[in-house]
Amino acid sequence: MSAAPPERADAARNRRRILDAAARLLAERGPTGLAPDAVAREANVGVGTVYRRFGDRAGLVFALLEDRDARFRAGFDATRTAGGGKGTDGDPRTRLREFLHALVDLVVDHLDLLLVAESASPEARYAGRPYREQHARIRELITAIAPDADAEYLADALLATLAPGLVAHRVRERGFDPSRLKAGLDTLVGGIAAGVTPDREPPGPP
Amino acid sequence: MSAAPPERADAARNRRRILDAAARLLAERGPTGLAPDAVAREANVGVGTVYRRFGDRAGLVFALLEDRDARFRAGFDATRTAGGGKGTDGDPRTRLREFLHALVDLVVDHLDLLLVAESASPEARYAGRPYREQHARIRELITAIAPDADAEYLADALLATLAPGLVAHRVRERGFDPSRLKAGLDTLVGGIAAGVTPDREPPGPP
DNA sequence: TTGCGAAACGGAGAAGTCTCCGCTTATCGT
DNA sequence: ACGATAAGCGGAGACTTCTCCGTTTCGCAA
Repeated sequence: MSAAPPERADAARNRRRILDAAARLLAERGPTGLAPDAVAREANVGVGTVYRRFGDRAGLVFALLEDRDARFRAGFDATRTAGGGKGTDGDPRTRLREFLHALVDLVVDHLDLLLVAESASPEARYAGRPYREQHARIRELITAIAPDADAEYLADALLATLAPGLVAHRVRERGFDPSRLKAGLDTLVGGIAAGVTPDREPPGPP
Repeated sequence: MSAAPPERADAARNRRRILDAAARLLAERGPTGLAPDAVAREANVGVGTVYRRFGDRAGLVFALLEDRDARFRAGFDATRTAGGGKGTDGDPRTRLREFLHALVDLVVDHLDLLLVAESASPEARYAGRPYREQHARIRELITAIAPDADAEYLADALLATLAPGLVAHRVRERGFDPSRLKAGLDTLVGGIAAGVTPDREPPGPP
């Protein structure tokens, strides 16, 4: 099942052009500047080409987000691996909490772009690569913490907490501080550990 | 500060007309039929009037949803009050679980309309009356279960689990059964109870 | 090379959402 | 009753997003 034949040279070139133009407009004019029309003009390309390459406005925005997600992922893994240990290696509960805290910062940092994405297509988030990878990572850690839990469900539940619209509402309308989001996630993680493996030993430290 | 002066008679009449027309179109043509243009025509009213009354497409859809939410709320409270006891009165944990289970059904039943609403405005959900009331109700029950927890945060977290886009993804793309959503919520509620109220030993982080 | 089919391009215009503003209507004080 | 005034109305058209399809380009094979 090799499926996808490679992109033709002109197509690849235009994809790059469009992404570059979009990044430029985003930096210069904010998320509002990402109108497909404007991007096409900036990239010296027809509107049709934008749609052929990215499907719709949401696709364009998600492509930009994937870029940032890749950078985030690389940065996160790098500091964890190389960072002189940080002393927490191995304990899945700590690792899960650290990952979630990093995600909170990621979401808060890119809130504007994420809101555009969610607005352009509220369902697309769950189908995209970033979500799938975050979900897989969290699911594994949950399984390590609470083997009997429905890890797939719980991973979605933790991530649901970071939906852009909700975060924006909490932070902007209700005055939440990001640290409160992190503390809340800690509670949820604690609950998962405590609530599902109550039998044997409490999941205490060594 | 009495604020809002009452709506003029013609305004109220048109609001009704528009809502009725919208409900009719929804029944006949599905959520796609809710184009402001079409609704205006069906209601014998100018497009401008639709926008004056409801602000935007999202506002129109949310108005329809509030109606259904009111019905849901009435039905839920009725069965709980009159329903021959059901034997569970008073225990907040059971009450919370029952409420959440009912919400799962509500969301699944109205998924299509909720998706349109979320798509029209991903943030509006959190500002609307249904969300606020559900949130308040859940928050109180959580406080009864775990007085030291950040009930406001946790209420959002439980409701985040029911975001239309996520539910649609789980049910339609990943084949979740609604009962799995209910079971997952039970786990989360259990975790809240176990993780935060130190019945025995705190499942203590350092 | 040259020819050919598949892929990609471009941009006019369809479709949908929303705004603007001149005109109409309701309400209230006199 | 009767203006005065604020509220509401309607729909043309601006603006955005997306589609459609005739034309161009690419890549392969003879």
